Amino acid sequence: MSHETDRLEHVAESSFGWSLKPEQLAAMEPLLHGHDVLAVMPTGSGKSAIYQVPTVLLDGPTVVVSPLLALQRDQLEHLDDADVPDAVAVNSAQRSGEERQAWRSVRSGDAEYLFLSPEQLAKEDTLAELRRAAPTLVVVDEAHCVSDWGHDFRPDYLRLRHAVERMGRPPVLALTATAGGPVRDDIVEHLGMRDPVRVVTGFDRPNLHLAATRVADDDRRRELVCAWVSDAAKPGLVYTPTRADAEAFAEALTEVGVRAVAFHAGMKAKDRRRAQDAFMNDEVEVVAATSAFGMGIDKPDVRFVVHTAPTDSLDSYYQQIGRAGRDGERADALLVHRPEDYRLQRFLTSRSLDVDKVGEVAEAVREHDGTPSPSEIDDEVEQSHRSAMNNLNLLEEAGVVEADERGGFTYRGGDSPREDVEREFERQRQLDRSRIEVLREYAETRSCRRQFLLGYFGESLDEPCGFCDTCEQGTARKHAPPRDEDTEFGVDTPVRHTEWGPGVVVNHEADRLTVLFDEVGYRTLSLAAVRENDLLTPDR
DNA sequence: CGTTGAACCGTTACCGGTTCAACGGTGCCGTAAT
Repeated sequence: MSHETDRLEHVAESSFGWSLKPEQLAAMEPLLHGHDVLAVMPTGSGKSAIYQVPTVLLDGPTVVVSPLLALQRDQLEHLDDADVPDAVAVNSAQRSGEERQAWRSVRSGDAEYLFLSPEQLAKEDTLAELRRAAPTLVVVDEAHCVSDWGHDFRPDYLRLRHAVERMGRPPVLALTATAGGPVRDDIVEHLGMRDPVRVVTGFDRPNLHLAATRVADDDRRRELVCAWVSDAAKPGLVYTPTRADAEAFAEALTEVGVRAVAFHAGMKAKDRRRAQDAFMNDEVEVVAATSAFGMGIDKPDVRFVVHTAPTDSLDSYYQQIGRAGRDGERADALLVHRPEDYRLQRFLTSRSLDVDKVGEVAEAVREHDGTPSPSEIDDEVEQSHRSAMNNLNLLEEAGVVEADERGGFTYRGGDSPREDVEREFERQRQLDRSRIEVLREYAETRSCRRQFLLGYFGESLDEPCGFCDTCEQGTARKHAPPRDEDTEFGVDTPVRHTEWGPGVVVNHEADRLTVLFDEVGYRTLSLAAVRENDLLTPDR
């Protein structure tokens, strides 16, 4: 047992009253030696401890980037109860006096935990304060948000790597419960992590029963969901694609005698809090919600998660069903779907390309003296912050502009910058589309659903699980994938396609392969066609 | 991407058909109006 292990265990015990698990120690120790760490572990397994404990031993403050102010508040309360240095947050919900006080306590060393949103880290004032504070650890909590939201909804997530540089580049810890291989790589790349230690615990949740049901129309959908939920053990969650559906299902369930409430981002903050508290305290049995519900929810006895319609990807789906059965008891994940549903997800995930606005951002970079920062570029264009940063991110990914380590931009142009931008935009669009198609394949598969799901996250399950609808219906056996040693195209094999270029195998069934291609996203290929036409060769 | 529903038209009814705009998710932040 190393010296560091002793020190970490001592702090965990004396300050928090915890005894540490091996995977927690495996993630903490490299941080003390200045290494970056990516930890993928289920909610409720003590992910927060991974930064909370080492912070006590490190000299400077720890900066925690957190996506929701509600999560920041929860963490502050938790740390206030422990025998550790102070924890503070800086965000828009505070009075300016509170903010000044927070920075003072960070500078003086009284506070060692500082919670910030990625948007705060896009501000020059904040970065200047942080540089003075000289943090010794930066934590990105719920790090899948980098990949989920950074590419469009909250573009400041993609600028975090430069904020880290400007703080003096302390070690970076990325924490998340759900991230398959491609998402992990995306997080590592966009946070600028250097050869991170990866601590990934297993994805399988064997107590979660998996099923999917196709319905003919919306009336049948409502009847099926209401009847199923009515009969099911509770509490549970019902996820809907739209706010109106969340309201409608809450009402329909109430009519059949289920104590249900709605939850979505269009509700007033007070009503949202009331709905969440009622669920946590077992005053209601079911929350019918959009994707707004769930982050930071850690209720162990959720017995089911029903989706009234498909989500935008298997990543989102897995994250949402992962909220069921955390106590290890049986829980159910049911996906209700119609072929018509996918177009709504195509709409919701679609982004628009405004070539003029992209050009305006490119010009702002080109004509600025020196190497402008994102906020300087933002000031020079007549676009919303979100639009300007999305366009800047797109230009960067297309190679038209380039950022140095400090986040200062240089125009690179190239022969045909406009085509480069259009190609990158199209690449991202294809990826979004293909992620929806993977969900469709999951919904419609006749082989073992768990093998499909785990395969997507890069884990292979040798035998059909026996605890999903396709196994129970007997179709899974007939469609069982070959064992890995029987094929040259096992999961995680890098390959090259004659037309689509390089990619990596993410799933392998009896007669087909799913490959994530760099350029065209996820594609499913018939194994017979692959063999017959030599479509794929092992690569790299 | 495709459904929904309001508006409209041709006629002269509360009707049948067409057209077309609106709509659908996730959260910070800071400013404006009370």
